[in-house]
Amino acid sequence: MQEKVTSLQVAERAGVSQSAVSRAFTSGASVSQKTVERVRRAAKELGYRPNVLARAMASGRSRIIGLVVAYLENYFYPEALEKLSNALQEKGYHVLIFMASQTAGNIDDVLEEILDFQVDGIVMASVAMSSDIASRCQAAGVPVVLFNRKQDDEGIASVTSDNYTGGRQVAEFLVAGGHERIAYVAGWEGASTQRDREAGFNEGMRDAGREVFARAVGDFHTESARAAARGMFGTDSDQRPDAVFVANDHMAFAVMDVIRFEMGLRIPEDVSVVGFDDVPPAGWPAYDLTTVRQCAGGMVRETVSALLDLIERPATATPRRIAVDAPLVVRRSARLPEGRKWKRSLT
Amino acid sequence: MQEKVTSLQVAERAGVSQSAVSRAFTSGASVSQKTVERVRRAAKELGYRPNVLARAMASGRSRIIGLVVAYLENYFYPEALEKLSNALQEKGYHVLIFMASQTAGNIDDVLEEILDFQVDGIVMASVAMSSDIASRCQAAGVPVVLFNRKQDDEGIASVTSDNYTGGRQVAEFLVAGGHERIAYVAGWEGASTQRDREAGFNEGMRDAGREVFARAVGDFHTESARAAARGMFGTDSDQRPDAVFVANDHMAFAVMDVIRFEMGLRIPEDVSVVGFDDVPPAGWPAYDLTTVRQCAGGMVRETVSALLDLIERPATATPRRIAVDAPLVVRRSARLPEGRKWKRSLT
DNA sequence: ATGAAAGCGCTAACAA
DNA sequence: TTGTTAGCGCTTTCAT
Repeated sequence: MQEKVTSLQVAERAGVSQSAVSRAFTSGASVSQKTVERVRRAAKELGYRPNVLARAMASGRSRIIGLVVAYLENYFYPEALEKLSNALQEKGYHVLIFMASQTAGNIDDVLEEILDFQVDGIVMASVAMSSDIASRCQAAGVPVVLFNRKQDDEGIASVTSDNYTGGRQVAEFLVAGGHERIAYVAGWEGASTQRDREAGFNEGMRDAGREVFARAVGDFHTESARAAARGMFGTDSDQRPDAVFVANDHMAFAVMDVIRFEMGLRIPEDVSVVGFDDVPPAGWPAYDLTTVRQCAGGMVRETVSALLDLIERPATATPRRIAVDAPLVVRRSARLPEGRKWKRSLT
Repeated sequence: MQEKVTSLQVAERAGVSQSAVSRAFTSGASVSQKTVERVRRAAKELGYRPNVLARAMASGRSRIIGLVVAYLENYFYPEALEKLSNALQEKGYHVLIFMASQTAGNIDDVLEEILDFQVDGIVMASVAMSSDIASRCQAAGVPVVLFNRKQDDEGIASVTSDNYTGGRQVAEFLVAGGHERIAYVAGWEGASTQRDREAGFNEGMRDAGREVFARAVGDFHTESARAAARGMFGTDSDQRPDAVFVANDHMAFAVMDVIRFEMGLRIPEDVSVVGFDDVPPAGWPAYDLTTVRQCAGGMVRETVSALLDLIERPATATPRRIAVDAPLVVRRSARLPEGRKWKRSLT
C-alpha cells in the first residue's frame, strides 16, 4: 500500500516551497508558468494529487453539494439525478446523496447530517420542506434550491416545471377532444406539483365552462392509483369518466392498466388518459401516453445555475423561483381533437 | 448568518478541555457520563455540531463511500442506489456519487477524482473495470466492491446475482414449456452479467440436447433491442423463434413491444418472452413479464457487509465474491410448462 | 512571483 | 478519566 504523498514532498522534489505547490494546483493563482511545470512534473513522478478534504478544511469550501431525495420510484428522478450529477461534476462540484423518507422528523435529521459535511449547497428534490428548515440553512449560510417542488415563501429558490400551465393545457386538450366526463386523479396533496397541476387543470376547465366530473387521490403511488382507478371506472358506462388526467405518469400507467386489463375498456376509444412527466415508459408502445413533458435537462440547467450563483456570488444573487416550460406531448392514449392546433408529436 | 461554532467554544462554556468535547461526541471514547452531559448541554445551547470534514482530516477516515454508476436507465439501479444509500447511512457512511460514461478513459478520471476525496471505500455499479484500476485502488489502500459486475481476478470483491444459474433456469423453463425455436437477445458483451447469463442459458440448452435457435445483440439499450427484435421476428412463421430469452428486462420490454405492436404477434401464444432483473415494470399488467429476479435488497446487504468488512478489518478481511440467489418469477409473458414444478408466481 | 508562518476544526497519543 | 500537545494536508495572509 502506497504511502500518502503530500504537497510538502512534492515541494522538496521540485525545489520550491509548499505554497508554490498549492498555487500550482489552484487555477487563477499567481505563479509563473515555469514553477507550475516543475511542480506538475514532480507531482506526476510522485503520484501526488491534492487532498480535497484538506483543501475544503483550509478554504472553507468543500465543493460538495448535498442532494436530498425522497423516492426514486418515479422515474423522473433517476434521470434528473444523472443529469444533475453530471452537470455539477462539470463545474467541479460533487454530489453527496441523502435519502429521506417522507416522514417529517427524518428530514430534520438528514438536514443536520448534511450541514455536518460543510456542503457548499443543497438541492432538495421532491421534498416538502418547511420554511423553518430553509431558514436553518440560510442561517448556516448554505444556499438551498428546491427541485420539482416550491414554497410560498419568496426567499426560497426553486425550480419546477410550469405545472400550472401544463395542467391548463391538459384541460384544453381534453375539452377540445370532445370529452363529456373529464376526471382527475390527484397526487400526494402535500406536493406543490400536485397542487399546481390541479389548479391549472381546474382553471382550464372553468374557462371552458366545464366541471371536473370526478376526482380521486392516488398519492403518486402505484397501488393508491390503482385503487383510485377502480373506484372511478368500476361503474356503469354513463357514470364513468370518458377521460382522465392523472397527476403523474407513474400513476397514469397504473390507471391505464386497470382501465384496460381489469375493466376491459379501450384506450382511447372508451377512455382518454393523460399523464404528467414524460418519463421514458410513456413513450413505450405499450402505453404511448399523452403527457406533459418535464424537461429534466432544462430543469437541471436552471438548478445548477441558480445554485452556483447563490454559492459563488452570495452578495448579489437572490433566490430565483423558476418555472420551466412544460409542453404537451401528444401520443395515442387520448383521442386527438380536430383541427391543426393539436398535432400528434413525433416521438 | 450564524457564526461557526467550534469545539473549543463548547469546551469553554462547558468548562472542560477541547478534547473532552471531542470525546463526548465519539462513541466508545473514555469519558464520564457527567462530562458527556455537560458537553452535550453546552453544545445544544450553542448549536454546535462536529465538523465531519475536520474529523475526517484528523482521523484519516472520511466515512464517505464513492459510488460509481454508469447508467440509471436500467431501473434496477435506482432501486439499488436507494437501498445502498439507506443501508450505508444506517452504518454512519454517506454516498458520494460519480456518474461515469462507459467511455474507457472516463473511468480513470473518475477514479482519480474519487480518490482525491479520501473515500473509505468504493462501490462500482455496472462498470466494467480493468483489474489495473482495481489495483490502483488497492495501492491507495481503498477497498472496492463491484456491484452487479465481476472480474476474473480473484482479488477483486464483487456482488452479483447468480447469473449463471438464472440463465440456466430460463433454458429449462422454456424447454419444459415445449418451445421449438428458442432464441437469445444478448446485452452488452463487455458485461459479466451478460456473459454469465448467456453461459448458463447455453449450458441449460445443451443439457436438454437443444441448440439456441437464434441470437442477436441488444447491448442493454432500448433501440438496439428493438432492432434486434425486428431482425429476429420479421420473417416467416417457421423461421421465427417461438420463445426468446432477453438478457435484461429493460430490453425485454422493447422486444415485447416490437413483437406485439409491430409484428402483430401474441404473447405468449405466438412467442414466449423471458427477461432478467424483475424491475417494477415487469410486474405491471401491460408486460406481466416472466423474469429472473435480482434481489436488490439482498445484493445491497452483501455489498455493504463485504465493503465494511474490508474497511473496518483490513487485516483479516479478504475480498468476497458473492453470487446472490436469483429465482425465476413466473408471470404471463411465457407459456406455462405442464406439471407442478413451474407454478405461476403470486406477484 | 515566491516563501514563511499561521491556522482550518478536529483526533490521537501521551502524561498526569 | 482528563488535559496537553502535536499534527492531519492544505489555503491564505503577509512579507519579501
